[in-house]
Amino acid sequence: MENNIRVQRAIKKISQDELAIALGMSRQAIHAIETKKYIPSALAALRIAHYFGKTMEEVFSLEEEEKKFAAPLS
Amino acid sequence: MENNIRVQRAIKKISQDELAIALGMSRQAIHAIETKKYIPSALAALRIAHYFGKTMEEVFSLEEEEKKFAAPLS
DNA sequence: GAATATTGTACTGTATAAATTACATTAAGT
DNA sequence: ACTTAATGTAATTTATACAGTACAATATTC
Repeated sequence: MENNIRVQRAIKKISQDELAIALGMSRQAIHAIETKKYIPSALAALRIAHYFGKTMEEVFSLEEEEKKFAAPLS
Repeated sequence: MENNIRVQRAIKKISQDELAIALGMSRQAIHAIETKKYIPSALAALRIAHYFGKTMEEVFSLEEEEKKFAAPLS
């Protein structure tokens, strides 16, 4: 899972700490998600994306290796 | 987190088992996510949505109570 | 209504998301 | 250079996502 949380934060000029507080989660969780230390829950990911007024796909995307189980052709 | 996986499955006429196999996960996981027994990881959720050719938001959505940490007005 | 497919449920085990606390490093501002 | 804010990192703990196995309860089809 890739993400551009850092870019979104930069646009909004908000720190990891401020984002964490705004979303009711820990700064370390934001940091870990942002640096891809781990994959967030769908709830955390949706909240992060919506905080920035973006869709999930605008903030998070699958890496190539994670696309091995893709949509069927038909 | 709400979801309409069951509807998407019905449209594609695919069983929990078939979906699970197609996505490389267990049928119980599909069942648990579908019946909101637990919230999936962002990776699992994205894969499920994309399997149906849908965006994350078209398949998963926040419940009212989960929107307390929403996007700021500005 | 019997056979089969599908879904629900329960249990155990493992991996990991996330909180908490604490401290170290880097960046920014004065 | 000093101070303060921001970020990185590490350790511990708790909660939970998910796999695996097994079996029960519904649907579906013949």
